[in-house]
Amino acid sequence: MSEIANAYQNVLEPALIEEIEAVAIMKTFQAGEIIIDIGQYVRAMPLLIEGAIKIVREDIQEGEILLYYLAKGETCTMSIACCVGNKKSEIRAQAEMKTLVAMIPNQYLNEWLAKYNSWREFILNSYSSRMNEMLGAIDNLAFSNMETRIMSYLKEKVRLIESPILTLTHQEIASDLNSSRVVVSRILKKLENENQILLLRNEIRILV
Amino acid sequence: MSEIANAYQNVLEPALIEEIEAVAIMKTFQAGEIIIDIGQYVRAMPLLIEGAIKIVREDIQEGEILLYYLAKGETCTMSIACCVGNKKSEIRAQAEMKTLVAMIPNQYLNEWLAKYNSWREFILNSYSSRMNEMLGAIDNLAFSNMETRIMSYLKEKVRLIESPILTLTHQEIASDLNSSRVVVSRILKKLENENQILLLRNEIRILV
DNA sequence: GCTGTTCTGTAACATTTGTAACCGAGCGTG
DNA sequence: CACGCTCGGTTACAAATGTTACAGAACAGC
Repeated sequence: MSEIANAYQNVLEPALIEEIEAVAIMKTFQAGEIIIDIGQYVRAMPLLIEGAIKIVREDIQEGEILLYYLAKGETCTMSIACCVGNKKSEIRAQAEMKTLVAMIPNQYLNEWLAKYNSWREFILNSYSSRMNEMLGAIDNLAFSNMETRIMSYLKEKVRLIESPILTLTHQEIASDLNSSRVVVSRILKKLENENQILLLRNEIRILV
Repeated sequence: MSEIANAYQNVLEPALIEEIEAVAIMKTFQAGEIIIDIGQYVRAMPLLIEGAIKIVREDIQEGEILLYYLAKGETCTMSIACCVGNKKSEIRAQAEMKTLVAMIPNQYLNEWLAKYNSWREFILNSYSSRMNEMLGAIDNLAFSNMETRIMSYLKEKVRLIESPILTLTHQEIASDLNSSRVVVSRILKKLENENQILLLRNEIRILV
């Protein structure tokens, strides 16, 4: 069975999967590679087959903030809007690990909406999920202090990579949360003293 | 010409507008009335004909934050996701002024996606707009200080009601931005000293 | 080993935002 | 007018977050 069928057979109907297989361009990205950058025109919509993609918003000056992650079987709904409207991307999509995506040329998006019920459901559900993730980001920013934000961030990573041992630096956390390294270190130390995490060089273990 | 046709003839095709007129339930809401509340099931999708709707996110404890406004010719995409998935609303929609909406029972959403190209475009464009407004909200929260947030808030209101004279209290601003009245008063006073605004009781005039 | 670099810990301080308390101005009502 | 109420101004203080600076530990490469 193809990788596409494997990742999407539960949500998309067989006839559509065949069409996808016929037109999709498979692409592999290494960890850290930028898939779509802010300001770029988006001419294809990515279906994630394997790996994870980090969606980031950047400030005009400097500073950026993590919005959410995409995992297997998901798509970047931002890019749909861009494809259809032929607009520039408002966000950056970056491979979090080695990632395989099926790029769908944008003329099919609309065509399939008319043709396949499972495609309509998939697109609407994707939008719904992404909206909810944006709401989660807003909740964190508006209602949580740094300690809570850091802890949510760490737990989200644990969920994503399916391991409580995270390989990252304090600076990376600070960047993702648009804060500063010192602040992050200070709070991480506090969390370690409360036995919620364990700090090592380039590594954080989540104990709770 | 019907109110629906008047508000939507530029974006939706005539046959679809006829269908909408046949099935829509027209509803009027007074300023301040809650159209959809958090946790409610959403069984119809609102098309805004006249007025403005305020979309708000609420914290589990206390505190809320304004996400964006809907104006004439727009729809709440959150509710689409809810209708299709038969889920509870994640946000509160409240009439900002006297507001007229056409409520579309949810079975038509999907049906029209298959049938009308203009409906597909309308829905996708709505999602795109709402996503961008959410991004705007995130930008403000993540990258701006209170002064900037207050100024953006005021200018957004000016744009919405099409007048530089705003009738609101400091407390209302504080609530919309999830801050406190004292903080807002302090910053408003500073803005007044800089001749950016003029403060009166229950009224703020934007000078820039 | 030695050396330069990266990562982390920590202190001291500045800035921003939030909180509590109080007072007076304006406004409506009887 | 007297009363109660809402709204806004202000002060003093507390808490959270950001900034600057420096030092040592861990590591990589030679």
